[in-house]
Amino acid sequence: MSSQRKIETVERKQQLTDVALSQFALNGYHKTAVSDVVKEAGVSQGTFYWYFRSKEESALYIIEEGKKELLKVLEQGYRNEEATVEEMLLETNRLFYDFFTFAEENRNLMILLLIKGVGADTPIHKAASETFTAIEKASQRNLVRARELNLLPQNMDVSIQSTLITNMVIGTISSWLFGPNLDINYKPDVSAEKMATSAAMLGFYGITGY
Amino acid sequence: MSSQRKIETVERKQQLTDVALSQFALNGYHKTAVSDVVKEAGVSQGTFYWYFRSKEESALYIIEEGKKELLKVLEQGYRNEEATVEEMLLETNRLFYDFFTFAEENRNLMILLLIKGVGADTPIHKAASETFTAIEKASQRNLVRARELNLLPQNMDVSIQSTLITNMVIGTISSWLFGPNLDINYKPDVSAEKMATSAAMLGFYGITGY
Amino acid sequence: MSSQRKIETVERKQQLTDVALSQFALNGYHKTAVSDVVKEAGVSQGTFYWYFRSKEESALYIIEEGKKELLKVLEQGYRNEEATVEEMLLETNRLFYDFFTFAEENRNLMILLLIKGVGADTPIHKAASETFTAIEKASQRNLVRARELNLLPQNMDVSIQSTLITNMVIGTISSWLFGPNLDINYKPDVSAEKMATSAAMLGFYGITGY
Amino acid sequence: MSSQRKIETVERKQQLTDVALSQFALNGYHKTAVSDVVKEAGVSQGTFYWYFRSKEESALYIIEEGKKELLKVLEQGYRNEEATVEEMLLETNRLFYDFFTFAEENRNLMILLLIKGVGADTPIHKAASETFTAIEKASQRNLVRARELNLLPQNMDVSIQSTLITNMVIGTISSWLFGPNLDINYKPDVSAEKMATSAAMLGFYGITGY
DNA sequence: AATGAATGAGCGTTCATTCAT
DNA sequence: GATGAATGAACGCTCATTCAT
Repeated sequence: MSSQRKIETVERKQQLTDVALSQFALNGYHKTAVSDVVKEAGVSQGTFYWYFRSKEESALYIIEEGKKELLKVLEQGYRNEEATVEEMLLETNRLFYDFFTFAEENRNLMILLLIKGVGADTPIHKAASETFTAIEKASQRNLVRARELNLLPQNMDVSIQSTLITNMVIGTISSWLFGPNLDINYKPDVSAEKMATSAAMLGFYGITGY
Repeated sequence: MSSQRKIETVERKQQLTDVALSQFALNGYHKTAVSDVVKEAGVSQGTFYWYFRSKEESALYIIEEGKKELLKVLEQGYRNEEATVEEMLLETNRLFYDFFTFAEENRNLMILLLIKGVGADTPIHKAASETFTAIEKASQRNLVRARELNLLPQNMDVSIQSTLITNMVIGTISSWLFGPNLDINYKPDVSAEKMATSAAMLGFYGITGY
Repeated sequence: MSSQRKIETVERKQQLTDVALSQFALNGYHKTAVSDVVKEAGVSQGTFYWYFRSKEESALYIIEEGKKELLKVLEQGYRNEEATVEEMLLETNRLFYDFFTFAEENRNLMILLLIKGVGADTPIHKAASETFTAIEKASQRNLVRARELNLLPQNMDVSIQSTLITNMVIGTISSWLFGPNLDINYKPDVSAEKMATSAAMLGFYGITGY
Repeated sequence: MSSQRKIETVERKQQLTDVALSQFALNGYHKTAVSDVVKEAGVSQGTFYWYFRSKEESALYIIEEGKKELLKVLEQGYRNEEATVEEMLLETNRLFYDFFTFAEENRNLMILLLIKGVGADTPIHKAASETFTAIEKASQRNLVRARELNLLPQNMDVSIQSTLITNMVIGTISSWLFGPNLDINYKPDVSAEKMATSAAMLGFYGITGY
């Protein structure tokens, strides 16, 4: 019977993190009460505050951890020294595919990052935004390098281009994953692969060059 | 003399709407209390409830009105029967320009629609999403028609394309207008015209075809 | 029946003030919960916050109002231009008598000022202390004037003297009014008059000169 | 080697007592959490409860120990059989001096006894009060004896006199040691000796007989 | 002796909403 | 139309205390 009681510290924190994330994702940060989280986790209110200094800190922790994982995935891409546009397209395709796949496998995190955390308090939505700023920065670096390698036209404005492409991908993830009503229970009707390819193609050749 | 002081019903509702919108935009829906709104408007708590059944209803009203205006602006675009890709690009350019300009002139509305209302309760962010669903639908109609006119490749998936392009534009409006931290006081450093042209170009020809 | 409901704003605030004071006096500031106060007052929790910004503000309000009343009473004393030590003693006697009487008639206030508010948060016990600082200042002014009129020895240190006398009176009020255990329900066994006379005599002539 | 690290039970209890006293003195009994004390002491929450049954018990222990030490110091005074008023004054002077000096050397204890413990729960401030009741009792005994020895007028009310004098000294210690705002960091600007002499003189001869 | 995770009652405060006037 | 006092549920958070290890 005592074995049921004792839980490793790290497990308990993870458990609370998981429950909190799923509730934030389902109902939003503000509508999720700490009392809801602990009720679902089956612990007392005080326990939550043993692991997190505040509700806000728990959200920041979730976002920070998620950001790390997401960036780890994305940093695998664009590593090679491409020599042709086709190679670059292939790399981009892989990067986008990894992104869409990660999003698909981390629905709760993504909806918090993309949507539900956005209406939260400033520190939280700032943390969430930073994730995508990092992505945009990376995208921009890649474009600059590609232009230096003469893989892209010299007259393009890479800053705007990377903004456009990043927002295209991120926004599309939202509507692909959560549907028109941004519903956590929505089921995508297109595969991650198809989405990634379409996004890469559009980014490279536009609607006219399909 | 009282006629000078008398505020018409319609004016009072508009006043409350304006104040509420600016506060929602500044602090978010949840962090804005009805008491804050009426304090700034200089009326009593009860007055708010004379004009709106609830706080939620006031937000829905704001979004509904804003949606109407935005769609009115966007429906001006894509009206002509284009015959060439160049004409179509020009039209798209104008449409995007109208969109970016409207956004620039209605910052409060846009941040509510794009960001601050998103963390709000389900009915509200549903209403906000619908605005962009409408835009995406329109975009899709145009792509279909263009394909029928043989202005675009036949093998493209218009549904995905319109999703990608719409999200590109909408997401870009967010970061262009409110910066990386989604701050209502951020000042865009690129003109609406430049943004619109870049977006249209990218959408038509991709990064390779600049 | 509606007449039972409607209460003038000023009355309600006074009612809450009275209830809060009596509970602070009985149980101390920290041990008194806002919920206790409103329960006794028969109003809802929210009503308390309609009249006071916070629990602390309510205590400060009580102390501030009490301070005003106390100082009003004390400022009646020492007004005349005494010419002899005997007249000065008479005046002091009257002043002390007013002080002891006021204390007797405002037990709740006095225990808050003297004792129960002292363990409260800094702003509150600061406000309470200020009351007695004001009294000590006044006492010192009187001693200075008396010395100038040659009613008192020239070599005395008025600052220390006024500290000693003020503390004698204030401390004595505590133990006289609330007994050795500082109990709000304690009944003094000596009259205010007798206490005042004794204090004045001791202050003027010491234990040897009785 | 472990004997160098081992902390004796008695030491650990003393350490906790010291830390608790300094925190009670600094922040007050109610605002000091057990978690604060153990944090500063570098032990776990549970350890506190190994040495004390409760937080309240720890405060009572501190007060009880302090009371013992204080009374030990004060019981040195008034020991001789004085024959004249001058000798009695000298003894009183020494007693007061010992009191003021003890207070100066035990600031934390005194502020707890005099001020910060007063706002605490009834048992605690009862314990603190008892200290001063003991002092008053002793003072009264001395006055009675002095009157029996014909050193003082026969018509005086020794009960009231001892109350007045005791409160004078105790109250004065507060304001001398902690200033008008009862601040633990206040620095007295008059020596203990000067204060003691002034108090003794005032008690014996009053303001007129300086 | 000592740890530290866990408890749970309780607190101060907020705020959307109601309603008699 | 408008007021503003009143409500009461809910929330985030604290903290003295317990207890298996």
